[in-house]
Amino acid sequence: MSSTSSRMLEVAAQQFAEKGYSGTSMRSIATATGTTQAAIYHHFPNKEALYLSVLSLQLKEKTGAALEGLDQIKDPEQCLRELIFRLVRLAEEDEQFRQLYFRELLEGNEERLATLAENVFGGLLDSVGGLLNKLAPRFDLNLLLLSVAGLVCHHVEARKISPFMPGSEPDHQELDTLSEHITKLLLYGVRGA
Amino acid sequence: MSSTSSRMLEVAAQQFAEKGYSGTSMRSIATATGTTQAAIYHHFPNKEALYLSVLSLQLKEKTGAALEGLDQIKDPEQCLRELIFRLVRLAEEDEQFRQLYFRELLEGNEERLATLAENVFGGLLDSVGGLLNKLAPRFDLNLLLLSVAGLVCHHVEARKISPFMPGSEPDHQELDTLSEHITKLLLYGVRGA
DNA sequence: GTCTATAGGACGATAGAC
DNA sequence: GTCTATCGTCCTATAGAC
Repeated sequence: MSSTSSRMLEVAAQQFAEKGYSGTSMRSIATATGTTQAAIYHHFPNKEALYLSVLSLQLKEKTGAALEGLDQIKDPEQCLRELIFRLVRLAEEDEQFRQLYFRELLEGNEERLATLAENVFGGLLDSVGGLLNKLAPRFDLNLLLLSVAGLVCHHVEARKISPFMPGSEPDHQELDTLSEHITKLLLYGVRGA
Repeated sequence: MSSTSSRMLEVAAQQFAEKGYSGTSMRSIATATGTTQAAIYHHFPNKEALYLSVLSLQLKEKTGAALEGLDQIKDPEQCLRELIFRLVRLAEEDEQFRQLYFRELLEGNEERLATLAENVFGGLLDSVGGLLNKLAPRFDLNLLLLSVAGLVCHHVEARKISPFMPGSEPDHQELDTLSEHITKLLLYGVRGA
């Protein structure tokens, strides 16, 4: 894998995440990579193949590494808190992953959704499935995973609009505030701690 | 408002929601409306204005009407359950609203996000803010609203991928299953009822 | 209010020199 | 492996007849 195609993949990931597939042109990817549009076709057969390469690179096993060693925390509540804090960090740091996930949810065909489900949620199941099962034996594991993913990704993405909500407060932007809120909600429900 | 421009707005909403702004062309809107591309410019000055018209029509006060009379349910737990069931129905029935919301979250500029926050979450605050405040006094109201919106919209949208998740079950597609899951999670947290 | 026609530009993709 | 040049297609938007 040449260094050029890696840079193309990085730039493409950034633009696809920000502007979507249709909103991103081969020309703009080339310009931002510092080359010409035709050069991309030496490394990738066409636009769709480039996008699929971006996807398989971005959606693959992001979660596993970041969540290792979680089972060494003995207290289950502390363990969930640590899990949520790490997932919120992950969702914030990897803006491309988060946005590509949302975009695939909206526009992905069956095949792409299948690989997404396998890579993202299969990986999550491996790393935190056991923990969640022990912590929440009364809940369906898949639905609970989707709840956690939805809470984390939506809260992080919704930081863009929370300043415009009536009664907004500045600490709604802070990741620790969001993590603490999600943890408390998951642990005790609306009644609070 | 002529009937033609109404049909244009309907068709445009459907296509913008499904394919996004860049993925939707004036030609395809015109064809699906049963007219020609140039005719749209008699009713809307340009593509962006058409999109903004779609937005202000789709994002405005969807929630208020559907959630009226909720405060007449005396038992707070039953009230939350009814709220979630109605929101899940709303999110499922109004696919365009749900998808346009996600797309605006990804691509909206500050001005558009501001009007979205005002219309969607302002409306939600009016209709269910009091209820949530009584039910969950320990929680920040804005964060809780974002949690509920994230849970509901993500669960409904994620029905597309749940069949591909390992250990998937057919009833994960059913709205009542999703509503019950979200309600239980919100009421009692991961420990369950 | 809708049509045909077209301007003017951006797009994806290819050809061929270097 | 990257370039220039170009093809054919699609796009937004406008002009003008009816």
